[in-house]
Amino acid sequence: MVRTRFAPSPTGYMHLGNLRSALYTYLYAKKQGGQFILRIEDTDQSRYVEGAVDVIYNTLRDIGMLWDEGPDIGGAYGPYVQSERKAMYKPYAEQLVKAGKAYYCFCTNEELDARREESSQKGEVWKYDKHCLHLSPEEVQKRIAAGEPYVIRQNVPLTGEASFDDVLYGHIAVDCAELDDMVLIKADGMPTYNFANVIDDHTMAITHVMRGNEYLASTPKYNLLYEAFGWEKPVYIHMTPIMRDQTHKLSKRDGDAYYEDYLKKGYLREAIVNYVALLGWNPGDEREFFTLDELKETFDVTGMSKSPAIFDVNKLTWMNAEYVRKLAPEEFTRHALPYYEQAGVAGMDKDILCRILQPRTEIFTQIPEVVDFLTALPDYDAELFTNKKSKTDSAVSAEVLDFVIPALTALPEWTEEALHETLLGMAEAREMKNGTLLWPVRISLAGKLVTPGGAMEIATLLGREESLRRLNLGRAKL
RNA sequence: GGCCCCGUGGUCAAGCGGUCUAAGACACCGCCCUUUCACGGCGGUAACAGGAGUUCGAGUCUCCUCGGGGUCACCA
Repeated sequence: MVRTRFAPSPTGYMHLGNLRSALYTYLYAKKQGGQFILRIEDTDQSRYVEGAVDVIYNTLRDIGMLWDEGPDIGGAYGPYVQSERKAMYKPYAEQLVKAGKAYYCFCTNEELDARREESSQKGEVWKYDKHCLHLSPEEVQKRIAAGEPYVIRQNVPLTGEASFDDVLYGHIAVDCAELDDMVLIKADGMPTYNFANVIDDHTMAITHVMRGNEYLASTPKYNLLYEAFGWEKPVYIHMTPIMRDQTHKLSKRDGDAYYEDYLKKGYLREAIVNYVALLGWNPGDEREFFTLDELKETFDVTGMSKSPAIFDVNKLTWMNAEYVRKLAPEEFTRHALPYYEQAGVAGMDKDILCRILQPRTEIFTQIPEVVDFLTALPDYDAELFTNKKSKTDSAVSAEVLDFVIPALTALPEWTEEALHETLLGMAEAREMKNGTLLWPVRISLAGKLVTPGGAMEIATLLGREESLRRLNLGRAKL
């Protein structure tokens, strides 16, 4: 049984990079009928953020990535919150000490700093010097009994090679001489993050460890721990970060690194997930639209990229527009409604709004700006009446409005059909290009060069009174 | 700096020794459609980081150089 885990720190936000890691981790397990476990890594209490765990729950649920075990639903390997596991790490470290694979260290920070400084003076790379490895058991006991603070360090062999095999990157080997004796248990009795990870992954029976690339170089060292315990090693799959550009990761200071940011900007969650899934993975064929279920069927590590991908809002926006266009009209309206309200057009004909807006909306937040002219006629210049392609200028526009206004005033019914028939009928009767007649009408109605929809839709949305008022205003400008 | 990893168009990417005078998508440009804009249709510009090898043959394998990232904490 494949068991993978997503182990975020509760920061209050869901970084897109984390989201993608969670996604791949989830998909990998689900593709193989395995289990996806959620573990909260909150050992750093100083970074505690109120409600942050809920953000994680809500985001995953919102997207549909349901976990099989986790803090809220429990499971056979709990607890699933690291701070609640505190007590279980130290005995493991002590077990290692007994086996000679770890040792107590009494060096103080000051002493370490001094030695570090000294070695950097000499231009050397600092590595813990195993100073306390040679303390006799008696002395260790004496100092512990005396209440002296201590840490427990991993005892890395001086020679030989540590290595592991990554599914994506292949065999990664590091010389043990390069490795530092890392701290396993801190002076406060708490485990270091890396040690806790090894213990948690093993005790939670995680079979496939999927995590960020930044652990690639240190994983051989963790593997030494598995060997020291005699535990079976997990399969490792390291994943690339999402970049802002060639040299920087997507980060919070760019203001666009979080999933929440994109929801606020009017992106659909399905589009975000779809786009993010494709950043660093491809299905091997030319498909690029996937629902979560389709991803579950299709996802495969062989399609994962080894080099980081640069995030391109352009393509996300395009993809979002594709999702928007595929929405059922009711769905489109449901998503657009808050923006209609914001723009003051919520009382207008929703069918027409949907018809003119849906093909033009890339992200929902664009709507208010696009329909602003419906609630307030912009202050516009008569130059707008001149358009070469439509063959209009102020004289032609004046002429057109002079016969359009009376005709529309006389319209018995102010419907789109009636407007359509009347307007185009007049163009035909006068052997005038549709565009020539419609241009001044639309400009008068909208006071804007570019509008969603044409003259008929706008007139219908505006209604008889407002339309005629605007047409007369337009005529007056000429 | 040591060690580890990565390197195909502006971006995402296919390619796993010959079918590469290198696919597809986004963006960009042009044309068509058209009631403005958008949608849609058609077409175009644009890449194997560089150099040595190996081989009959290299984007694909090896090495070096360059570029980029990661990592070297009692942070996670």
